[in-house]
Amino acid sequence: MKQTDAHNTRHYHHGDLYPTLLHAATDIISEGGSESLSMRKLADRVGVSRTAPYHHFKDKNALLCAIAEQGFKNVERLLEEVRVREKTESLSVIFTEYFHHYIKLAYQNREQYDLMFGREIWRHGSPTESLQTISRQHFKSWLNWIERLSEQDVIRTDDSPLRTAQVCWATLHGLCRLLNDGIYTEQSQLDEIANAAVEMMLKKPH
Amino acid sequence: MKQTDAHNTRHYHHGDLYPTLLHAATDIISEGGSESLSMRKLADRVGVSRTAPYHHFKDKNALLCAIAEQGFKNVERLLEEVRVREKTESLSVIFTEYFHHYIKLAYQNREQYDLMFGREIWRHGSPTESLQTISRQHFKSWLNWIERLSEQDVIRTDDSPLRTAQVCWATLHGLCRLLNDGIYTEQSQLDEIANAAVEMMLKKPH
DNA sequence: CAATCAATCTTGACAGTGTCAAAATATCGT
DNA sequence: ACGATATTTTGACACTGTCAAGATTGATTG
Repeated sequence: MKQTDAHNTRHYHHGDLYPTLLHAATDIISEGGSESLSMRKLADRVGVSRTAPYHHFKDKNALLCAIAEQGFKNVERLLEEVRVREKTESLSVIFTEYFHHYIKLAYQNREQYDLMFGREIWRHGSPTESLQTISRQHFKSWLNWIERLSEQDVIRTDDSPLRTAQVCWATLHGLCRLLNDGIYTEQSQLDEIANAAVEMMLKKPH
Repeated sequence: MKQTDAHNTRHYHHGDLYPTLLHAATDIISEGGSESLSMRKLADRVGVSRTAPYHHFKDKNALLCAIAEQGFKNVERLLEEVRVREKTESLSVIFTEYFHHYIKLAYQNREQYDLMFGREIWRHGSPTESLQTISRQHFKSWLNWIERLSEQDVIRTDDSPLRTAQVCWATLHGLCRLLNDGIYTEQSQLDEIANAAVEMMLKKPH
């Protein structure tokens, strides 16, 4: 399933190093985080020499950006699913479930998630041009959805949609880190906490 | 002012290395983050040999924990201030202002803040015993305050105080990361966003 | 089909990292 | 004054990212 379309990225000496590296790197990171990923070990595991990856990724930073991009594609897919269900189901239910899905996705790929939003890339590294675009794009999608939600009076919104989107996202993001880093809570409380957060935002007849 | 009480920690060859190291390390980190802090450069800057710090901090990890601890003492002080003002001023005003103060503090010491709650220590490193206690202690203080706030009907709370505390803190924390990492927003919007977040939590006659 | 060229990969090298073991030094209590 | 103990240093090891230069391969063109 991965080898079948092996020639849309051209195959080189090794086969197709680029996707192989990306995949292996994602694996390594999911186990021990980005600091456990060494360019040399990566090359080793894939079976090439230490500096071979540098012909496909300018930097370690560039490699990390590529991994983060994949993550953004995943969460974007989550929002697309929302848009589909939106036509037939209750908005508040979808909203609630999106929260749960998002948090679960973040938890199952926590290292990748940290890469997407963490300081390593955004503050100390330098985010790739393409990472910047996909990240902005995703926020736009989110903003759009929040706008639809407030138009339909589903969520509390005493402010501009932009502010609401920022605050809601901050809450969601904060929850993810809370759970991902295991601070102040455990994963068993996940569902309850997510529900409590949603309740705080929903404009329901309480 | 630092040398005056130089003998509560005994003075050694160098003078008092422990606080000197701690201070210098905090400085270095505040500029370039924890990954820019090298034990060797630190030792160099302070004027001792590479491995001297290892007699005061078991690890680089232990050093980072010590820095994080200082951060917790700072935020704890913020909550103490709240307890004082509580007797004379409006709770909702204090709550709002606490949000702004906390965010500002986090922003002004962002690297330290990341250390306090980030994966580096909590997930990949191993938090010191004393760091764990002070961190738990701080959440207890926060929880206490949230309890008082919901008893006085200041904030929305459809759930147990614990859940409310977790969600509110997640929101606050999420905002900090949002601003610290410069994702999806800029620092100029800080005040507005913080206000929007508070509004979402307050149970005011809207 | 052969020769050139560019893409891909490897080897060697350098400066930097955390940290351990053992040796050296200074300070303190007696 | 002396010996014990706390403090610091030197040496060493196995890592790390990444650059420059050379080697190899696959594709392209004459």
